[in-house]
Amino acid sequence: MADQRPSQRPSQRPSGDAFTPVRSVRLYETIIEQIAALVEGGQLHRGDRFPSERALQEKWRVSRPILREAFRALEMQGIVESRPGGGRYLRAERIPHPAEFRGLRLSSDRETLLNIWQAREAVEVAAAGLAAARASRAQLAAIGRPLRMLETMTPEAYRRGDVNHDFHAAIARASGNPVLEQLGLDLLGRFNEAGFKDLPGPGDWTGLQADHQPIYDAIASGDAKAAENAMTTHFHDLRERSAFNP
Amino acid sequence: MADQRPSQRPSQRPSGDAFTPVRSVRLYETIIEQIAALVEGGQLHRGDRFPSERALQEKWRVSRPILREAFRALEMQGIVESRPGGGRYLRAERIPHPAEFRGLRLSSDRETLLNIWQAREAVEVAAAGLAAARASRAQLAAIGRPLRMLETMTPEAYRRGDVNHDFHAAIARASGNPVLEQLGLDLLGRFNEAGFKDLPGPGDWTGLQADHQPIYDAIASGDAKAAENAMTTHFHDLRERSAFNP
DNA sequence: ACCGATTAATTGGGCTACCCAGTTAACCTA
DNA sequence: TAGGTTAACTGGGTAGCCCAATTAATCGGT
Repeated sequence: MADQRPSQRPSQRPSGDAFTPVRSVRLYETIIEQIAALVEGGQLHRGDRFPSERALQEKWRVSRPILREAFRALEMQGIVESRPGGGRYLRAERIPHPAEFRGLRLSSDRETLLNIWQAREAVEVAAAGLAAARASRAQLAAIGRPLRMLETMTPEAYRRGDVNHDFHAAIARASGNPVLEQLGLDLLGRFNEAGFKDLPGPGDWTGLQADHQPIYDAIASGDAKAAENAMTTHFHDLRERSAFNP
Repeated sequence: MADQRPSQRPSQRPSGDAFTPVRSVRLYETIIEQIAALVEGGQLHRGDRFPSERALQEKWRVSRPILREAFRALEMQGIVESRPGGGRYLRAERIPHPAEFRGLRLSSDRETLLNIWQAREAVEVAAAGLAAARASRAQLAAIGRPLRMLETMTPEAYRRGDVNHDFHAAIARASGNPVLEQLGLDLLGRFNEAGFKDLPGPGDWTGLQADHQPIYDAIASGDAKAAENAMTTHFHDLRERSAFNP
């Protein structure tokens, strides 16, 4: 057990020369990598039981609290299950954890609504451009689905903008950039929570398709620039014909 | 606040009758709930700083390791940012953590770095455009300060990209859109965390000014379109002359 | 009065050593 | 051999300590 590992691991070169990244890798992250390697390396299969904390502690030379931090993070992601007294197990399939953070909602005024709208435009325009460049056939279909849904739908079937949400979410996903995707989803959710009732009035869902269709077409054609323009137009138009415009 | 909480919380009814769910609530989960309540209760807003570990430990009567478990889980979900020595912060929007399990495989650093870069471009280009339209004199000065700093600075004084950070942060702020501002700051932080060592090599800080100057000029001139273009060029150039370009 | 450098307090990162209760497996007896 | 008892093991949780990075306060120089 005793080795010459310094009791305190240097977090990084002690601010030696410039240009060295500030970032100090947390230990629990490296442990997660170890665990990932364990799984991907085929040494641990679904449903299998992990070695005990004490064993891993000795194997990877970290303290138990650190191990727990790593496992907790994976537990929250539904990858690992901890059975007190019975060991830890690799889940067969991911199960969303109950304690997962529910989206933080906060009522917003008109002004923040507009701010969110601008942020959405920035993110989603970029997403549209990327989607045009690299959307798969399946992703393209996912974008088109909400549109066809609009055609064959009665007004009352259009409830609370789900189709609108699906459309934008599909584009965000098709961007192939998880960061952009998450950002877009968050902003979209925040916008809806803040209340988009001030936006296009009921019955305007026909105009919705008129707005969305060109975006889809541009993405389908693979023209990134056109997709960006279409999305930009969408945001501008909707803002001007809405009540939350000052 | 002081209550008679037993030093060891009973994990569940001592296996009383059957059919009672075995699952015992872990302490870190309750802590997450507390944090959620803190946020939803409006006592903590996006971008705000959390109380220190020691303070929360006393407030919620749990040990520090438990607090860390909770925060780590949230950190992995992209909700919280931890700055060693500087406190913990509530992120504006979720930003996926690189070490997050994506179907049992974590994404490569290079890839997430590029993803964050794209997101930054989207956000900061928009911020630059808005800044050109509505930056105050003081805000404009704040943008120019890092530039003048570069002129009178020796290479070794340029440590850890602080001037770069200040420049982009100032623009984000000058956008007048708090949502966009927080987003930009978060992404910038995440980008630095992910390690920008793959970016411009040493000695490139001269080029940094060459890149930043036109952005400042465009903003100062009040030309939104020019500002957007300058910022776009900045991101594209830096990406292409960097090693993290595929 | 103002600004820069130095010092002191604070904060997160990490470790060791404990105690507790549920689980599991070995063992011992009838 | 079946059944109960016990001992070892495992995760849950705490307390106290040290370190390095950050931040705030303080002090000296101009």
